[in-house]
Amino acid sequence: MTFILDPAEPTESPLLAGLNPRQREAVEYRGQALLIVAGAGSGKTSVLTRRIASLIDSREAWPSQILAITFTNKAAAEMRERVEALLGQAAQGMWISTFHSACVRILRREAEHFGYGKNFTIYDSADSRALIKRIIKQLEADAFGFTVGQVAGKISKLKNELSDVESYARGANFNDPQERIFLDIFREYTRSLSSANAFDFDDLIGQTVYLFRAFPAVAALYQRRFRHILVDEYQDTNHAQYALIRELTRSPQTDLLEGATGFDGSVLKDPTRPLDPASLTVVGDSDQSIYAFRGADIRNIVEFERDYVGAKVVLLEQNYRSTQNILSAANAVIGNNFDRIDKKLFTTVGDGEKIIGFTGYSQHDEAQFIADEITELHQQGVEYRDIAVFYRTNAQTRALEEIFIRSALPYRVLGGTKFYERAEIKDAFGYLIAVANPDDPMALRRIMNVPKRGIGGVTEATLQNWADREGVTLREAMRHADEMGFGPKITAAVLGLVAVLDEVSLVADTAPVPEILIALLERTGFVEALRATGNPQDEARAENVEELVAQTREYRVRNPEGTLLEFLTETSLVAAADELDDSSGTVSLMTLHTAKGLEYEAVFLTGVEEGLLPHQMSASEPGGPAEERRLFYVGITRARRRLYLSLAMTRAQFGDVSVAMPSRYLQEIPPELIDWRQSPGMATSRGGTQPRALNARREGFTGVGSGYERSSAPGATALARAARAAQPKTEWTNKVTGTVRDNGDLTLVAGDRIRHVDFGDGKVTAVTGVGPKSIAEVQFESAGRKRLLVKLAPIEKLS
DNA sequence: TCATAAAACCTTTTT
DNA sequence: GGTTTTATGA
Repeated sequence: MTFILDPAEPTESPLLAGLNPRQREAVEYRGQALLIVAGAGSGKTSVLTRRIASLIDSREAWPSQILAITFTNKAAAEMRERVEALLGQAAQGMWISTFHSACVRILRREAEHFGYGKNFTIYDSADSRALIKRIIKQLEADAFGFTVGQVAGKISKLKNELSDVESYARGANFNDPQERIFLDIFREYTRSLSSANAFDFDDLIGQTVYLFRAFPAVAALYQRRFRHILVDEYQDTNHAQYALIRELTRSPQTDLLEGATGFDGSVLKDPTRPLDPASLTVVGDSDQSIYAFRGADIRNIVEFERDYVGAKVVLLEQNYRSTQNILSAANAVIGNNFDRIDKKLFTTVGDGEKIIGFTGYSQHDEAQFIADEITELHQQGVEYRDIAVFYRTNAQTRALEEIFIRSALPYRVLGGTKFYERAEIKDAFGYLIAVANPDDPMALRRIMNVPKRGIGGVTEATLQNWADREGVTLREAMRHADEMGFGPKITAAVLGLVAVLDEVSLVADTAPVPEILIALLERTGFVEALRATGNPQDEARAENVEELVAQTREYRVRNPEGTLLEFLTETSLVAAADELDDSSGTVSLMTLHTAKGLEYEAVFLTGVEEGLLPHQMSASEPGGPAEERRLFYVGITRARRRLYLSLAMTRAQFGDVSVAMPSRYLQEIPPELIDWRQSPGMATSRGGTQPRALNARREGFTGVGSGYERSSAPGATALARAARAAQPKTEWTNKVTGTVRDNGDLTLVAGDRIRHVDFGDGKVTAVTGVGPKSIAEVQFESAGRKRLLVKLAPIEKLS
């Protein structure tokens, strides 16, 4: 065997500089299909951008022949910047976007092929739900136990599997009234969308696939254009997205392109030359698959080699992000998922700090710890923007925000209650949509009586009936309001509104967005009406609308040619992570789902409790607990140097307090990796000494889990209880995390004196609630008035 | 038709 | 705890 020493070749491309051998291979491999299995923090974004840059740099591809799919718009923008930085020039014509944005772009261009207008509206989840609600009411399906959430979930699921009304009907059992009615709802929903010239989120993907399958000539155009397709976060693609990629990577039927026009408008030359299918690169990590609830199918990545025969697989396991302690914890946790290919992340940067654990008495206590630690970190020189706080559910932000405000910490909540979800903003958008797409009745209904014009439900129903009878749109019916026997005031109101809309519609394709919005607001008196009420909340709403005007102005500056339609598209597809502003000096708060793909110097993973992480709802889902574990894994691996895991012993939900137990996942982390500032074990009962772990857990379950038991079939509760009892006790009696404080049957009445570990001595002023949920209000001598859960607070009664 | 009040429902996670 | 739906009367 000969060893050839390989000194760095002088001619080596700078695009490969600093890459390890695996990464280089992923950049340089050329072939039909490439799967990059990229563990967390293994530099996959770097690999992807360099791969794109190298394709362009070597003249193997024009920028316009590249289609790269990312998970968020922000990731797309970042990738574009990085590619352009590598190439040292703008790479015009690359499509780097999310699945949804790419599909909207294709659909706007091709919608007219199948009966849609290019000015179609995109219904977000709230719009879809509003429509489904209307249909359920109209068909009186609520009597059969149909809820909006169920129906919306089922329709979304079907669409993600590329089912439509017909294909569903084929497999439906018509003897089952439930199924017949669901089919009616589904059919009506589909009909409503198409007559409104609207797509819902799932349609954007599904209808694009349909378009490609039904119109091979259209498909061929895109198959020919995109020669290199790259998909990031492939483990979270659903069946529809998978099918879309399959369609795009088919060999174009070149005979269909004869005489077709290319994207630059020129007639394609030599359309009959056979073309290879586009090359496909996918990047993913099945350990980070966390969107099964949205139809993501892990098989897409697991079976990639079967789907694309001859595919090359490259594994990236070296981690460039985190310390070894953080990685060891992550490896230990994910190792408990058994149906996976074992892979171990490693690093060369050393162990780093220990993970810090903290157990609060309440969620506020937990939040206070986090706030204190952040203050401390900031004093040590960590920027606020390098710190993130993660949680499982959006509801958890409340306690965090309260404490952060009190501690004067600058923070920003990603996702959550979005600006665009505010009623007044949706109203303003209602006007814009009504102008852009006159066929959309949802937008019209939303604004019909905003501001108040005296057009109520009765008037609206009369208009709708007239429209249905005449077979015209609601908008057209409004133009004939004088033929329906309304009073003079209502007639004038309807005609006035529709006149404004019609007039502004004329310039919808050409006028700048801010001008359109301002024209609508002024002519309808929307903002004025808000200001006139004298209600401070309405004043705030008016300011929000003004803020929207400012945003349209910004959009105009960013995008001088941008049309109303493009503005509406952009705003309907913003993701939570898109709101991140890297230059802001604030701590970021977000859900674990939003955190995917991001990284921070210091990460606080909060609410690591049974019922929350894993979430209660996941227990009844197949694969639920494993997916929750991956979610935990994703959270851990976001941290570069500092990781904090925190939980609370009690958590308030729906206004009442319940006992929380440490998450099972905490016990999967080797104890020596965690430095517990206050462990669940340390907080154990001062009042009683009996082993409480099992008792406490059961109480925790019945307390937090009442929702689960209520929704189960009658037999299921007993079964679940038996299953719980059968679990080995040892799983729960871990020295570190297995017990909670328990004051046993301690009862307090007003007037009792108590001593609290943190707050000192105090006097009980009132007791509310019964049994394990009783809460004492205590006036402390120095710490003020507090509300404490009698059963769990670190208190003792003074006699 | 609309304002106020009582009541119900809620909470996984998201493009 | 907070939003949203429904009931009631003006």
